[in-house]
Amino acid sequence: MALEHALLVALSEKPGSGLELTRRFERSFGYFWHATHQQIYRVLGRLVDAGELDVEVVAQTGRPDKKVYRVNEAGQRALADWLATSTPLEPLRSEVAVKMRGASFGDRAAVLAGLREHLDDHRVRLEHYQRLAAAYGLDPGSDLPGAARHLEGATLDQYLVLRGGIRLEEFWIGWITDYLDAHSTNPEPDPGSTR
Amino acid sequence: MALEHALLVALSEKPGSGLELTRRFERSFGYFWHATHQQIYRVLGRLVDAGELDVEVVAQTGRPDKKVYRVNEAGQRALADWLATSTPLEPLRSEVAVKMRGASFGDRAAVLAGLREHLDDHRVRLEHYQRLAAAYGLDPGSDLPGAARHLEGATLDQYLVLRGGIRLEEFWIGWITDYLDAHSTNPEPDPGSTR
DNA sequence: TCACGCATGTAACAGGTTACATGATTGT
DNA sequence: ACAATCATGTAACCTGTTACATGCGTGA
Repeated sequence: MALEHALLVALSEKPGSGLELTRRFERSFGYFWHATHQQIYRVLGRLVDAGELDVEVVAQTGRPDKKVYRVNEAGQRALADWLATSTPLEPLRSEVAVKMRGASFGDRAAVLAGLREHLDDHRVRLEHYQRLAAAYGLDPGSDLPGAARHLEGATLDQYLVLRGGIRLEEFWIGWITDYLDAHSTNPEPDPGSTR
Repeated sequence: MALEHALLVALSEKPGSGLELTRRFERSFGYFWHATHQQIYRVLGRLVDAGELDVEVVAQTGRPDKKVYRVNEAGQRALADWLATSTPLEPLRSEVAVKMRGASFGDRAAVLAGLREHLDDHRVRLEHYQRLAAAYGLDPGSDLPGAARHLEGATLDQYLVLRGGIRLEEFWIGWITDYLDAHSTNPEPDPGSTR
């Protein structure tokens, strides 16, 4: 439903090959839209069939040829149309939440241990994003508006989405910390036989 | 991959029929795991085949019969096993983020209007969750720990997950507000022909 | 009689995941 | 010779979504 559009946005920012796009989806794009290379190749093919992308085969020295994809006018129109449609509230699906809610029907200590790992992962990600944000040349701690006055257009949007990624990590850290705190100040007897 | 487990948790809390579960997934469960009735019926059937649920047909007066599902011992074991496995970082997929990032390749004003609607929806949800949280009998503004001392076990978990739902709505509201602010204090000339 | 709510499903499809496959070049 | 990286894909499968289908009972 929407990898199509994510690819159109990515290729509008800068044309590229399948593998280059895969790399981008592992980095900057990846923190708000995940996709594997298999999926990307498949959808690129579909978009070419639909006439929304042009392909150019580029020969390289010392490497296999690559196909560089570029959004054409039909693609620009399709993207603009989609951008103007309304987005339904995204239904949530969090495995972590299911585990939190179900913890008393299993070994709570194991669930808590898993959450602590998760917490570390999110802290690592947060730091990574904060480094990325710092590269935009403004104080990462400062709040908008004001701080981002010197950015504009697509660059400003990239920065604002990255801020969203940072906020999201902060959300996870806050939530998990809350949960862990509540269960360490409130330890239950007999973990594991609570059912 | 995990509706199975969400159903096992829901049925561990309280046995119920397909339609009752559907209602629960529209309410309390729905804010962290979404599922439609078609999916629920299909998976319930699968869980019965796998021997993890028992079914009891209950006759009702003035209504069609219903099938009440209950987690049996095999189901309890399956759930406990799953709870002890580690959860991979959930890959993110946000259509809204794609639109934010792609706004300069279409009609930015339309994207901003869509975001304002979204913002309202999230505010409504937040209020709804806050009302739910208030029903747990403690000050919704107060922070853990301490406030939730009087809750325990499955009820405490339910409350903590609900707090996560509240935090998540606050995240959305913060992010979208950020984006809107940045683009209203920083309006661009020629919205629509920016490409 | 008609609409609505309860209650349970089937079927077709779209999208995403996992595993496998191929071939070239560069470096050890 | 072997592993690693670049580069592009296919196939099978699982999950989730959308549309459709059925039958009973209640109240207007």
